[in-house]
Formats: sequence, structure tokens, C-alpha cells
Amino acid sequence: MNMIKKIYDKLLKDYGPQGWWPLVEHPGSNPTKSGAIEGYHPGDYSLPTTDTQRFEICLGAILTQNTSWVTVEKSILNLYRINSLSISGIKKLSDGKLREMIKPAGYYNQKARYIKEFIVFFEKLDGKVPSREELLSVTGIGPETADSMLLYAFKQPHFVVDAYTKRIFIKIGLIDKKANYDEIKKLFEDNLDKDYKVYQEYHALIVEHAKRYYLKKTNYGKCPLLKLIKK
DNA sequence: AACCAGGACGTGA
DNA sequence: TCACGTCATGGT
Repeated sequence: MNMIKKIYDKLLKDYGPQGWWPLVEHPGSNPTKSGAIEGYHPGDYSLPTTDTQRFEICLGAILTQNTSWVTVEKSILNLYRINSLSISGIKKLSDGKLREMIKPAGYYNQKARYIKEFIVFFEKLDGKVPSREELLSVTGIGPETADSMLLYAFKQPHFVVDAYTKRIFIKIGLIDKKANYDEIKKLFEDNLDKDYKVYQEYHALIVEHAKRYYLKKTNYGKCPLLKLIKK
């Protein structure tokens, strides 16, 4: 009964709180030291606390589209080092310079455009929380990016569905191969408390779990959730 | 050396 | 609505 919740409990028990979304600067981090590995803040659901941090999360959400997070970290640190990890900082950059900084994350031409367009949208918010529809109206923001922003930057209870989520839950038989984004999103939201902290943790745990068992197809069979399902 | 990474857009059926 | 090509660097 409620496998969705049961799986969440198991993943949290096995892996512990993940501390998403990583932020270069937060109490306890040390960004000058090296990477943003220290950007994670497990158990602290108070972040982000500033508009600059909110923007950093939104920026990361765009940069990580179909791209590994390590290359996104490089891009974000590139901006950080030239003191441009902020709206005002990016606005000062030429288009070419912005493209150069985010190059490691790939698709740098379109992502640079997406970022510039998002900045206009973000400034118009003037501190307000955007609706999902408003976010989706911005070029470059699709369902997953919108939900990532809502969930991690604005602490709104929107479940984030990514490629890993589909892969895992198709494998264990809880969703159909042809289920679309909104159907999968609804499955999770219908079976969990409407709590942004739970949604944040669950999505992060799914990514962690996928990195352990779902990078290579030959490993799918080792997924411990397969046994959990059969009971 | 393919394959894929914390997807979205534009196009044409 | 939905399948398909495109965008691009970098890690495994």
C-alpha cells in the first residue's frame, strides 16, 4: 500500500537527507576551496534565504538541462570567480562572455539566451512567487525546469520528474512506459503529504539512487527497490 | 568509442 | 497530441 511513500522511507533511511539544492555560498560552505561539493546542506530546509540564492538555483536549473551536474558546477564557479553569480553580475557580461563561462555545461548558445530571458522574467517578479504557468511561458523553461525552480528556489510543493524518475519507476513497474510528465508528477503528489521538504528530499534521493543503480542497464536488476515491490 | 548527463524547442504528421 | 531532429560539452 502506498508504494510511493514506502520507497521514499526506504531511500531516506538508506541514503539520508541529500541537502538539495546545492548553493555555492551558504552558512558552512567554503566555495574558494574548490568545487561546490560543499554546496549541499543536508537537513537545512531554510535555504534559499535571499533573492541571489533563489536566482542561483534557477540558473542551475536551466544549466543542468540534459547535462551532468559536475559541468554545471564548473559553469557556476566560472561565474562566481568573476563575481558574476547574480542577476546584476550576469547583466554586466557580454553575450560572448556569458557563453564562455557556461560553456562546460553544453548547449551554451541557447542556454545563454534562456538565462538572459529568464532574468527579465525574474526581475519582473519583484519578490513574488511565480505560478507554474508563468514559468512555462518563458522560453527555455519546460515542465521539469519549472518544477525545479518552484520546488527548490520558491519552496512550493511541486514534484520534479526527471529522466531518472521515469527510468526507475518504469523498471519497478509503478508507471507505464508511455506515461507523460504530468501523469507521473500527479502520481507522486497524490501519494505524498503536500510538503515541499518531502518533495525536495524525494527527488534528490531518486537522483542519488539512480546514480547507484541506473547508469548502466546491466545494473538495473541490482536495484534493491525491486525486492521491496514484491512484498 | 559509443553513450548519456538532474530537457526544451521547433517542426511536421 | 506526439514522434523526431537539434542543440554541445564532458565524463565514463
